[in-house]
Amino acid sequence: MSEASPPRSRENTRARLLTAASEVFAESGFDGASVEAICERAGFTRGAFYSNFASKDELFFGLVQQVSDAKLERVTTRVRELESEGLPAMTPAELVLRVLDIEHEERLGVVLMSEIRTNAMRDRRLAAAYLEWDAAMTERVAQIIADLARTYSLRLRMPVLDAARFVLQNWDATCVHAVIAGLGTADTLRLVTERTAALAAAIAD
Amino acid sequence: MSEASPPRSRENTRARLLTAASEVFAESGFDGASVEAICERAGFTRGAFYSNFASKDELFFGLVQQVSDAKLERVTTRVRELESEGLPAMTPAELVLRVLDIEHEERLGVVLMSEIRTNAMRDRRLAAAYLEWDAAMTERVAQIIADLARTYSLRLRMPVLDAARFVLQNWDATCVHAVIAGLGTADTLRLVTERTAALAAAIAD
DNA sequence: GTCTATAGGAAGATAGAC
DNA sequence: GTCTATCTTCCTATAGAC
Repeated sequence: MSEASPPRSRENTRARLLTAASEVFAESGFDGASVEAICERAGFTRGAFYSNFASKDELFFGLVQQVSDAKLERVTTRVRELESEGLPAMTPAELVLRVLDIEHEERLGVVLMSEIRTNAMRDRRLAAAYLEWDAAMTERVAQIIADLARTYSLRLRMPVLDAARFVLQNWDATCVHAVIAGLGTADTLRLVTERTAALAAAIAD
Repeated sequence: MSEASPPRSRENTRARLLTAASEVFAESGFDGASVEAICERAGFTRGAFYSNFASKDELFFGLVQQVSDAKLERVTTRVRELESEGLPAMTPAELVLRVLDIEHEERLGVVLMSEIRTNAMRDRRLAAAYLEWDAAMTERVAQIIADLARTYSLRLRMPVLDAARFVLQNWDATCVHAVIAGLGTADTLRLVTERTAALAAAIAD
């Protein structure tokens, strides 16, 4: 860092707008969120916004790339950690939880991913980004399941990619259900753990 | 019917508006759909709309109740049919397909349910309706799985309610994926069948 | 029961000052 | 790079004629 972190650099402004956008989009949905509301939360006005993003659509697409990249990178790092450490003594459910990670801002992430998925049904560009991200996530989870099966000599009752898909589907669906039911983090974690354990017991022996 | 079906009865107008609304909401989302667009598709103007629904929110809530009731009733009927006929010689995957049914307007139904789910995360009233519907659906699917297990002396590797949840999750997630990927009905059906079969093989033996 | 007309406001995006 | 001011369009909802 040769310069004393400029508090108003272009990157900083973009980042603050993206963070604000993730909150407002989660709260109000893509169409329900106004550019004004996003700017207000970030501490800017619309002029600043349009000097950083060409349109509201571009902002949303940028956000999708940011959050999917972040989620994928986190999972990839975890998988590498586990492989270099050797697999610790954990149940499959615990392991999946450690890899997928219910984060700090659990609710925000779940709602935002739902918003992205729903909009991907109506937008080819979003669809392509979503499918690529989903395939990469499935692959990482498949990798950890394969490692797990090898280490503990488990027999899988289905192809490892199918197993990964079911685990991810369950994680997603359970988090969505928890948000709709208004469950807290502790209850959500318990639900995901229980159901992942049930699924794991069916998938492997 | 003592009167010759009036073509402009209140019920008829409501029904046409609801049908148009399901299409427009699926295409544009709740916030993206304008009341004007819905009226135009139904062949009315906004005046007629507001004489039948108090607001756009009320219309959406009415639509949610209509489609969830319809979906639930269809599944319930199928389960009853199968129980009174005795279970036919079908694989579990075929049976689930027959019960859940990928309908005519497959794409519309999937997108609409996604829209409802996403909005249920931000609206308590929608949330309550969604949770009630989801619980009832799970119960029906659990019932058919239990029948199936009894008839063929299958051992389930998890509680029957968990099994039903996983089957429904997979059905939903696969349909959503198919819509995002732009798959046709045939490919979607093949995917759902394959994955349901893989899941069934893991759940029971 | 459905129409036209309109009130009244909010939205996305741009232009130009600083 | 960020602001204020503004253009233009679109929206929900209502009022009152037919």
